[in-house]
Amino acid sequence: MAAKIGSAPRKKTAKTKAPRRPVRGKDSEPSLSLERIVTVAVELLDADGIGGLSMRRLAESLGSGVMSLYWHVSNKEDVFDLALDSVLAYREPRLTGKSEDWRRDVIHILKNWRVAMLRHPWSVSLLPRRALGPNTLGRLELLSKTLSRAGVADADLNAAIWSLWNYVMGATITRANFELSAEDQAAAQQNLTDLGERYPTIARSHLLLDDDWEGAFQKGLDFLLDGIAPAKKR
Amino acid sequence: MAAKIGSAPRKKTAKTKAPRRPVRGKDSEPSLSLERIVTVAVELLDADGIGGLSMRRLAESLGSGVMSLYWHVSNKEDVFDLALDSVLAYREPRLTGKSEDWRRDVIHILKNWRVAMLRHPWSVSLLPRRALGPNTLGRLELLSKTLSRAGVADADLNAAIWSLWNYVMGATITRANFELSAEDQAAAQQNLTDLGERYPTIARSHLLLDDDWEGAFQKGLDFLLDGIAPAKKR
DNA sequence: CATGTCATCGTACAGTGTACGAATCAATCA
DNA sequence: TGATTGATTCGTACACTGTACGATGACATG
Repeated sequence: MAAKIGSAPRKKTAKTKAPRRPVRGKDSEPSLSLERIVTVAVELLDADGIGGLSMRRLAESLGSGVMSLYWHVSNKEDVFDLALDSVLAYREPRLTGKSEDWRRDVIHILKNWRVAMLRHPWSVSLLPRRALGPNTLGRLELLSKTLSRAGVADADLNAAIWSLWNYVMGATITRANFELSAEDQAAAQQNLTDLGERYPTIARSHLLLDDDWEGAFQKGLDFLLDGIAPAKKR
Repeated sequence: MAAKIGSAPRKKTAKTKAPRRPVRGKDSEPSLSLERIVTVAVELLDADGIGGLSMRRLAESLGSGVMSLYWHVSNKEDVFDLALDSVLAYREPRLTGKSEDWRRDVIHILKNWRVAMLRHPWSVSLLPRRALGPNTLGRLELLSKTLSRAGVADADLNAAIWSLWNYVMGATITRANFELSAEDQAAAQQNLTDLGERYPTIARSHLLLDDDWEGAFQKGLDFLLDGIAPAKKR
């Protein structure tokens, strides 16, 4: 699919030489840097969600003036992009590489992806609408390589990748946003009585009450992989 | 899955009797109503996307004061919920009902769902994080009924529904947000050269340049349905 | 010392959602 | 008729947002 790729030429050339000594006095806060900004941004996002990140709060937490941020970063959007990608870094032991284990590998990759995003629920609502950062691309590359090595026919490769991506994104987004407070849980339960008349099938299957997310994710993934498997070139 | 269900007791009891005559003078704007608010909100969203809807603009377009809206609606969130659900209304000819056509039926339902959302791209970013409105539930019910009638085993029913839901949501979100301006397209193309070194498999398969969204959606759906089909009770 | 680039920051502006309380209206009751 | 009640509208005000612009200082090099 045609897609945005995040490679904005940051701001200026940025550090051409040494990162320049700490500018502030000895005991004061260390000077600003992209890394520090991103780190603190992620902390704020983790703590208070997407609404918890404002440029002012970010600056305050960094002990700097608000507008100072704008030298390192061109936008608030930019902060989001960076925070998102930083959270998607992939550090994992190498995969088996043996092609008969392809299914285990794929499942591992996708579960890890899901877990990484659920650890920072804000990332879930961010990812779909943003450019693909290097870490996202890295994960896609890994998935792609695994499937290819598993023998999925070239003609089906892209379709397989995208359907897995779509599934993981959908499942993760759904999961992250249906996180329930206790009152909501109670309300849903209560509403189920009059719901039963209008939506009998749903009500009967307890579709909305079951909360084995992990198992559901696994099962759906199995369906999908079952469908993809025959697409391997024989 | 445990989930929010949108059934907020609106504001007050609302119209207990007749909807009360138009309050304003003859030539002036008609008085406010939930319907009018939602309609105009959708228009604004269609025109300028999510960022284009502010309470002030909404009020202006309705020819009313800003705070008047808050009598009918408790929140801006509320407006979003209502606009979203209104756009997801399902009007379609009855399905075949014959169980051997279940696959065609399911595909029809899901494609229709996708199209409905893509017609109002803002809805895509809204849906995942909101309560399930009546229209969403209606669509789920329909899907559920179709699968059930097709003979999918009860034990697999929920998993099947959620995996289809996840897939459709993921695919639609991805599609809606990778919509490309011409410059982005060009940029992506250009970046592909140095991309080739870091992400060879992706680069080779043209994963990011292919833009047959329709076909990709179909193919992935086929994978999934192939996987689900054997889950029918034999 | 002068100059130029890097980096920081204060102020100001236009915009946001909405709390609060006052105003207006139609229908109802005395 | 006049008084009362409740439904509906709306103006003002507040706290908050992202960021444009220009001033200010720090440092390295001439």
